[in-house]
Formats: sequence, C-alpha cells, structure tokens
Amino acid sequence: MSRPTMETVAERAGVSRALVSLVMNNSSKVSEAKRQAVLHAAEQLGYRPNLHARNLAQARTKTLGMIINDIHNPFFAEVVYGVEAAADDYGFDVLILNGGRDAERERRAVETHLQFQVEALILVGPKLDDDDIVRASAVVPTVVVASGRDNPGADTITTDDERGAALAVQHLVQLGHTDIVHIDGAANISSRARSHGYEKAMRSLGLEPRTLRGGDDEADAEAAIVDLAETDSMPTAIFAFNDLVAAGALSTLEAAGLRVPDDVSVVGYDNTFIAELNHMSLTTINQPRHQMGQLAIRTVLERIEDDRTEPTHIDLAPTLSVRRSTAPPRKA
Amino acid sequence: MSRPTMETVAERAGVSRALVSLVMNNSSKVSEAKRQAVLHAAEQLGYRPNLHARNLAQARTKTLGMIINDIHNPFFAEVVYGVEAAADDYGFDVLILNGGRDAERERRAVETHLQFQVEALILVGPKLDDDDIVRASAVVPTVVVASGRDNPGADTITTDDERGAALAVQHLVQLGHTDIVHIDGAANISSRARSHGYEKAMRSLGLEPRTLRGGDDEADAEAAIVDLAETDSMPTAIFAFNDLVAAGALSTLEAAGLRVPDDVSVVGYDNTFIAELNHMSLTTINQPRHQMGQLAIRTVLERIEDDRTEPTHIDLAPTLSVRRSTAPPRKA
DNA sequence: CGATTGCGTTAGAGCGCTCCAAATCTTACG
DNA sequence: CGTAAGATTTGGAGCGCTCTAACGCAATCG
Repeated sequence: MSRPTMETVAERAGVSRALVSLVMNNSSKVSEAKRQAVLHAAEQLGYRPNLHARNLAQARTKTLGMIINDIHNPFFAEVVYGVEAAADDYGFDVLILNGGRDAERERRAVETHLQFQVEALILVGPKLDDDDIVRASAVVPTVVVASGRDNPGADTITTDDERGAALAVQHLVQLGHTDIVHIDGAANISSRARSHGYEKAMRSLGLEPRTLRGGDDEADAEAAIVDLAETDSMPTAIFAFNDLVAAGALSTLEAAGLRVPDDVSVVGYDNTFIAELNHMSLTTINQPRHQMGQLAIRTVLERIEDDRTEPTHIDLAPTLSVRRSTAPPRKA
Repeated sequence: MSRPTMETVAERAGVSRALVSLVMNNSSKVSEAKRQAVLHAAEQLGYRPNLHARNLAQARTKTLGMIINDIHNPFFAEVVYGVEAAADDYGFDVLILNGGRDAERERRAVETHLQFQVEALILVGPKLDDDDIVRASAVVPTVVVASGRDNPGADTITTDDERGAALAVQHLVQLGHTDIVHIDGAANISSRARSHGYEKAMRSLGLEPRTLRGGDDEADAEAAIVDLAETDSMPTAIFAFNDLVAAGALSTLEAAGLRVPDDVSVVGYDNTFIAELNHMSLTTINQPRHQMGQLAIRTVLERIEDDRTEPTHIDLAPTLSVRRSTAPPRKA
C-alpha cells in the first residue's frame, strides 16, 4: 500500500535514482530514450513525487502561505483569485488557511505556515495586531492586503479609503444632494479613513457633515436609520460604511415607507456581490481586489527573488460604480 | 539567516537531538530539568520544527486536503467552517486549495494535495467528473461534500434535494397556492433531483407541475420570468433552483410591476447569505452545511483511523426557512 | 554487595529527494 | 585509430526529523 518512490521508479526503468530526479524536474540533459523509459515506469507505478522530501532536500519550497480573515467574505475571495493567478505565473503554490475572524486562530495559522516553510506570508485583511505582523515579517517576507498601511516591516497593499469616501460624496453632490449622512463603521479598521474622507469632502464642498455610528452589518444600519426617521431629520442621501450596512439601510428605509432612490439615495462601499444583485443594485465604491492580490504577489516576490529589504506600501485608487440606488433628490 | 534546527537547539541546551525531539512532541519521559533547558533554548533561538522533515520521517502527515469549488461561494464557506472545527478536534491540519470552478484546476489541486501526502481529500462541490474522483479515492480516502451521491469509492455527504424541493412545494401549497412554477438549474448537478422532487410533490398533491429552464444565476431567472409575463401565464408562486435564481426572479418580477409576495411568492434554495439579507428576505431551503463539513471529517477519519473500507453515503434532511418572500396568494 | 530493574538519554539508521563531483559513454577531429 | 570535448549518467552526501535499540546510571532487591 505504501506509495512508490523514486527508487522504485528507477529500478523499474533500469536507471539510477538521480536520473529519475532529472526527468521529474525535466532537465534538458537527459536522453529521450531514458526520459521515456522513466516517464513510462512512473506512469505505470502511479508515482508521485513527495513534496516533503523535495522541500527538505532543496533549500526552498516554492510555496506561499496565505491567511484570509474570513472565508465567508466574498470581498476577500476576489483577492484570493488575484493572488492565485499571479502566483501561478511565477510557479508558486499557495496554501490557504482560514483566519476565521479570530486573531488567535490567525496566530496559529501563521505558525503552521512557518512550519511549512512557506517562502512568504500573504495576510488578507488580518485581525492580527501590529506586533504579530512585525514578528512574522522578521521570519519571512510578509505582505498585508487590505488593511493597516504603514506596518513596519511588512509590505502593504491598500486602497485609499479617504479618496473612496470622497468619490461617494462627489457623486451624490453632483446629483444635487446637499443633505448627506454618513453611517460609519464604528470600530472597523477602515472606518476612520472613510469617515474622515467623507467629512473632508463635505466640508470642501461647503456642506455640513453628519456622521452616525454604524458598524459592519445590517442591524447596525437599522439603528441609525430608525434614529433618523424618529428625529425627523432624514437626509436625501446616505453614504454607508460598506455594502452590508447599505443593504441594511435599504430594507430599513423601505420598512419606514421611504423609497430608494426616489426618497433617499444610498451609496455602499466595497462593491461586493451584494451590490451587484439586481434587486439591490447598489451604487458603491469599488476596490480593485483582483489587482490587489496580484500586486501582493509581485511585492513579495521582489523580496524573495530580488531581495529587496525596505518595505513597500502600495495605495491604489478606488473607483465609483454607479447603479440604481442613487438618483437626484426630489425637488423640495 | 538559515533557520535553527533541532541540532542547533540540542547543542545550545547541551543535550542530544533525540531529546529535543522528545520534548517537541512532549513525551512524558523527559526530566523536567532537561525539558526546561530545551524549551528555553528553543525559545531563544526562535526554533520552529520543520514540518517537511517531520512528515518525511514519520509515516503520516496529520494533514487533510480540501478543495473548494469556488471560494466566492458563501455556501461552501460554511462547510469549510464545519470541516475546520472537526479537523481541529482531531488534531489535523486542513490545507485549502481553490478549485476556481474549473475541473482542470481541481485536477491540479488534487495532484498538489497528493504530493503533499495529505491523508485524505475533502472535495466540496467538486467540478471533477466521476472518473477523476474514483482515481483519487484509489490513492487516498476521499469524501465528496454536497454533490454527486453514490460515487463508487468515495464517501459522500449530501442533502436530500428531492425532499428539499418537496418542502418548498408543501409550504406553498399550505399557504394556498396551486399554480406553482419551478425554474430549474439547467445543467447544474443538483438540478435533476430538485426538479424531480418538485414534480413528484406537485403531482402527489394533485397539482400540475410546470418547469421552466433556468440556470444558476440572476440572468437565467430573468429569461424565464419575462417569458411568463409575456405569455400571460404568471403563476402565484415560483420555486427557484437556488437563491441567486430567486434573487433574479425578485428583481425581474418587480421590474414587471409585480410585487413579492403580494402578487407572486418566491422560494429559493440553499439559504445563502443572499436569502438572509433583509431586503431580499427569501424563503428558502436550508442545508445543514456546518454539519455536513463535520460529518465529512468524521467519515474520512473512520477510514484513516479505523480503516473502514466500504463507502459511506450520508444523506441529510434539509429544512425550510420561512422569510418574507412567501405569503398566501391573492384571493382571485 | 553484585545483580536486576527501569528511567532518562543517546547514537544511528532511514524517510524520499536534490545536487555535486566523478564516472562513463559518445562523438568529432587530427 | 587515439584522444579531447561533450553529453549523459551515477554514486553518495546531506536536508531536519523520528524511531528503535541500546546505553548509562541510580534505585531496588535478595
């Protein structure tokens, strides 16, 4: 039952183990005849190289470790595709571990990856605190995607949240809105930058910002909207921390008898799956997730292959995706 | 820059390599003094065991390989959590590879996992055809989750799609509907069973089934609904192949001036994230995904640890989740 | 007090592979 | 036909770890 090894194949093909190794790594200096013989023997035996043995024998593993904050979140999935596409181009395998929205689990995931001798770590939206990241990046090149820029040691790939928020505001103002409320992300990592961007953009257009405490899910939006409805200070437009909060706004507004976008326009953030659903059709801010994933690989590869040592921080520009949740305000 | 090995630690702690190994595997037969010395040395050096070396030296790897059809799909994410929770209980690491909705990529993923000497394969909603799966299960215990029951060789964890469809029909009939249309999943793997369940349930209740060709995304629903609207044969209820198709139905119905659930009730399938959104609030059929993940691990572990050899097929019962997309039909 | 037990420790082989240096085989050329 | 230059092939060491068998030593025993 035990699997065939190179030795077995060599015997079967009537050559030495070293020659089999050469064939497996398709070296150019093997005669066609022997190559065929080896390939044939391997085929027959169902031989499969043992990666552990290879990784042990070689200095390197050609493997990257990725940790995703939460597999549930489709935002991250897109990043994964970018990472995989790029890694593939460079012949690296990518091992995925699920962080499960839990710093402790992520810490263990880092440990597992390191024990697997990955050549670099790609942290997508990590919950880890800065110290953990610094510690990891001391051992292996590390790139953080979609959160916390300027971490010392690690490279980062982010998008400019302030600018994204400004895009949302500009879009609404262009439609004619002046009374625009922001429901923020409370303690979420990007909340600060987005609120700040919103407020700055409003002020620079001569408008008074109004920020309400929100969060990152539907229920958080509900509280804020109910509040607006009760105090009779419903704005003509709402800019939500993310798409899920925007979705919560949508349903709560509707429940309150208000129509989107006729009575109130709503803008989300992240351009997730949700925003795309026809029934939601959310105007939202898009982050180039696929590209972020690709850049993560490039960045980390510069460290591995070209041994760059100073950290890189790439901050990409978000874009606006207009859908049907925004429209000019009712003429008063 | 090269990492410390057991040898290094042993030297530093003034013991033999074997002793370090014992400490690392916290064996009971090591004196407390030496244990501390070793631990301390390891700590100081930032020692981390090399899993490749360990896996090579041991017969086993205590690692499972999971392949997910599509990281995007939140349906699978829930399964992943179930798998991870159970694997954790038994001390196994789970390596995740993304199938990317592509049989060829999945095939490569299987290969990679096998080269990593995983002790079992967990295929979540695989695109692979039966032959591939048979071939894989000849090499290593394999369990298929959420698709294709009775694959020879592999174990399977499924839910009873026929029964799920019947639940949907029964729910609608109980509300008073008699004119219920099904939009099917076209070539999708579970489409057949769901349609069949729908038709059987309808007939057994004395109703005439009407099945339209659908697919697995919003656009597929649109075509079907437009057709119904144009031929003036709009039913009072629609049972869609999955939640996404149901979402498409929702928006298309609305665009046609029909209200859900007042004019038409809609039932989805899978109880994904989408169905849960307040704004969608889809009545849908739930599959116990977390449990499916857990069972997948249990099943596969029976092969590894208790060396069971005959395939197991577990078929779980789905449940109905009632939300706001269904209501009694208008009185005619 | 020598022999026995048992615990804690260690040497050494071996896991399957790569890689280097050396061995062997071809081919070309004078 | 002999030999140098290439082209192929091979033996062997070594990657970091586990595991078995054996070892040293102190406690125990008759």
